[in-house]
Amino acid sequence: MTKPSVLDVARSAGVGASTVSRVLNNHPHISESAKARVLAAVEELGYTPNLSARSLRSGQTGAISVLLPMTGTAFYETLLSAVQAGLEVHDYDLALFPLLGERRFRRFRESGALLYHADALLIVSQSPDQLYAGRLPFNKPVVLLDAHHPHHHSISFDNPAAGRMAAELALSRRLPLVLLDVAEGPGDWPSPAFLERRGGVLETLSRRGVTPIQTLHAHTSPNYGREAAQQLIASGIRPPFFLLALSDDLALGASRQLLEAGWQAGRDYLLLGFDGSLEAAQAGMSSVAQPVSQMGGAAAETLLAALGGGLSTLTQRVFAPSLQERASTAASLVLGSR
Amino acid sequence: MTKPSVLDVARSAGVGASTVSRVLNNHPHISESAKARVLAAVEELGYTPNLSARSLRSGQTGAISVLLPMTGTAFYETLLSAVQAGLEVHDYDLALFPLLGERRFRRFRESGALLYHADALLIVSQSPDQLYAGRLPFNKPVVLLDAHHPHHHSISFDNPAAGRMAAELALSRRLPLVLLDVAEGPGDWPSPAFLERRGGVLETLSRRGVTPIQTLHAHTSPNYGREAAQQLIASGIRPPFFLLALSDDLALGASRQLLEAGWQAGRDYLLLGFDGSLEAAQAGMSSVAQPVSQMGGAAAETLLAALGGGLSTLTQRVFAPSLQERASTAASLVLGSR
DNA sequence: TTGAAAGCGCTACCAG
DNA sequence: CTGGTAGCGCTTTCAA
Repeated sequence: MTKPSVLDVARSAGVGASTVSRVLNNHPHISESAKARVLAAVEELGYTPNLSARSLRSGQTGAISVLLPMTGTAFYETLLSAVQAGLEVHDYDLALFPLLGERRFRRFRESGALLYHADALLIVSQSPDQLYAGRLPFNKPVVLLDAHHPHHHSISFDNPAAGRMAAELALSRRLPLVLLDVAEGPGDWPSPAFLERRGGVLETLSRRGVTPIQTLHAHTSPNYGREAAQQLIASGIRPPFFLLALSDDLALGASRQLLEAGWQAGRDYLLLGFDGSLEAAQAGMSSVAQPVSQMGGAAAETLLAALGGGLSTLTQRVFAPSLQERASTAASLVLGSR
Repeated sequence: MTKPSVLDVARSAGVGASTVSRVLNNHPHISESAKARVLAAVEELGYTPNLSARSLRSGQTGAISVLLPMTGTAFYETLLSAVQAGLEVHDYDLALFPLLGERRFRRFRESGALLYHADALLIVSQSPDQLYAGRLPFNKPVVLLDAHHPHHHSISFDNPAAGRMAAELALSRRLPLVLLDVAEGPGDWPSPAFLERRGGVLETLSRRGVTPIQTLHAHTSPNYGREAAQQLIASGIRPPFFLLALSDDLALGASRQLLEAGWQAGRDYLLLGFDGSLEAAQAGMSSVAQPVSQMGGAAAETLLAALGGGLSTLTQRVFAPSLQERASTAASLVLGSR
């Protein structure tokens, strides 16, 4: 009642183990009769190959592990779809390991749970230094996406520039500024990308001598944007103002809450987010956009190059932000149409 | 320049291979000196264990593969977080394989890409029959979540009952009914759960002799809810009406579009969704809720039981729907306050 | 076209 | 406490 192996199949089919292997791997030059008998035996015994043994032999797994902070957002869906698309031509599969919360994160770091049976590792939105105190416990190709590091291949977005771009737009509207920042809790760091965005924003503000009249903090999920907006309303603020949120998700969450208070983006206050998401476009919200799919595609290319061994020098690609101006930052409000 | 093995470490540390293994696996009764020399050698050579070999030896991988249709929604995030939480006590890791699109799906089915180096398989929101024409190419424990099948352990939601419950509420409001259904494209089936919901709705409607004045179809993503709503508006419909959407995501997407046309849920039209999402609650939208986290927890329990071998009989757990009534289905509209 | 056998890297067993 | 060794299941030589 133990799991059948190639040898069991071989015996049952009356052939050698190597013939079984050849049939299973579609080798040429196999007699029809042998093939038929092997397949019949496989069927009868319910044989399934042992992937660990196969990988041990071949030195390959056919999978690429992806370490990412979470999955429940359109951003990661788009990003990973693009990576996937670029990879499946070469028959690689993506295995996702969301770090969902501090607990899991700790396990990763401490117990050294080297769980990736994979040929390469894609680290998304995270710094390897943060993940692993010292050297990566992984001697296969590593590529960073939406993050960067001096010692690793990386595909990233110019978040400081994006932050500056956003701040410039905000300043140009000459309204009191409210900053919707990300929260830093114990064990719940925002991704480095957010910190860089914030850095770009603050740098520009301080250079112009401007201080936000209020800074709110929210965890990076659209639902938390609502909570922050509640705080804002509770603070007794009155429009008009310029709400600069560090992500589209946060901005959208906040705008929904503000709408319930009767304030509409582009009419009562101005609103700007980051990422250039589809939802931002649909909601008529301005955004500092990043080319998410392109970045995913670039990551796939880099992974393939690294796997092919043709990557002796460090590849570091940085994508530039672009501004998507829509109704939510309409300049008319500035002119005091209210 | 080849990857170092235990033997290399052993030689470098001047000990035997088994001692290296013992140190690496924290066995007791190891002399401090041996331990120190092994660890030094590991560090120096940059040794990383080969997981395929380890799994081959032990017959275990420490991972559970999850096959799911997509990841970019709060629903799956919540569901999988719960599974994860129930599993990590036992040191299992979840490896996610989103089926993102038809192409990947085909690969799975045809090339028999048996990519899961795992101890068990969790199939989410999918029918094994749809995924694999015949028998599952996997002889380890299999559990279905948000799906069911006569031959497999399963944790599911009573979608037909949920559909009936939704239809009953809708009928009680005595308004023209618009149904926001899911689309079925080539290679893009909605999950079985949606089909069952629809079945429950239609069954109740036909029993009462009611026909929707319009049925819209959208892919299962919030963004598509907007498109459907555009069609609805374009059709020249006038409030009041009752919009019954097969998911909260769809409902929310539609409501945002309708709001731009000046129609507000609960005031101009009534709106009901499914799933009991946090966003629905925040938006004051009624929903036929399912206990997502509980279901995830139950899946974890079932997986653990199956892995422990203590699951001789088939486990099939079905969770019941509960109605969350909020402002979006306020009965006042029925009374003609308009 | 086929079979026998070596060996991938690791851990468990058995001596010492 | 430690080292030698067998063997997990598979694929790939090498000979036939």
